[in-house]
Amino acid sequence: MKLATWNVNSLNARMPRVVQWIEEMEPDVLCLQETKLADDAFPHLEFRALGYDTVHHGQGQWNGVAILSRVGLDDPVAGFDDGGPPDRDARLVWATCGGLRVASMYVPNGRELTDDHYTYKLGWLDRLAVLLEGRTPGRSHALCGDFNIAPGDDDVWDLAAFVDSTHVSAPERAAFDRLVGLGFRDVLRTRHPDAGLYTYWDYRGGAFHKRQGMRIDHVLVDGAAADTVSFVFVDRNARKGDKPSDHTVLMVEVEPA
DNA sequence: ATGGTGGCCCGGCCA
Repeated sequence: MKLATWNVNSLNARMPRVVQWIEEMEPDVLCLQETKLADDAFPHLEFRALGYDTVHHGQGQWNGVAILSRVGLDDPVAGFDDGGPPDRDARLVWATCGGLRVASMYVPNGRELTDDHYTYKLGWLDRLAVLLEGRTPGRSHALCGDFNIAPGDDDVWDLAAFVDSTHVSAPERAAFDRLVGLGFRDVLRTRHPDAGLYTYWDYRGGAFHKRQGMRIDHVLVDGAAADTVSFVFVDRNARKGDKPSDHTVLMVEVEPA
């Protein structure tokens, strides 16, 4: 199963490139983040015409997450299905695709270490971890999306540029490591421990061409499926050309187990 | 050099 994740930074702005990418790469499952669409504006029919079932959890002009699947899409769940209050933003959606329980996630950015949004980010990650502690045993899960966390020092182009910044702080990295401690494998880092594999480059200042990126989009796989990962691929081409997202695609080959 | 670019949609906010 080819499983991909892409923060598209507005599906309206990115739809031609998303369709072109799907036709070229033929993923079995594609997780999208930052669709910036209301649910009634999501192009379900256009994706259906390409062979994909879809689930979208949106709120309008900000956030929004989706899963596209051509290997089945069952038991969709929007947000934290934990009995607690609804999340303030549309940042999480689940579906079972070809036997794998898949999450498309858009973790809060955090903005600044002193910002209320940073507190929200850490709380969001804590709530996710608690939810995952109660996940169904014996089933494999894939957490796919924009985590807004660079888990290691090699995951930013220059650590000195991130002093006192979000994405690299100890509490954020502890939240990421907590997921690893729950049995989730960072499949890109596992297969490609080399530095410089980024998934996001700021639009500003020619960051992409200067290789000033960050590895903040991740696919984390648990259970028996984690041992079936046969390739992991950052598609830098999706960041090139006309009207790219500021994130590119991360794709993995994994067999549900 | 707290700039720069591109999304939201038309005045700034957010990434």
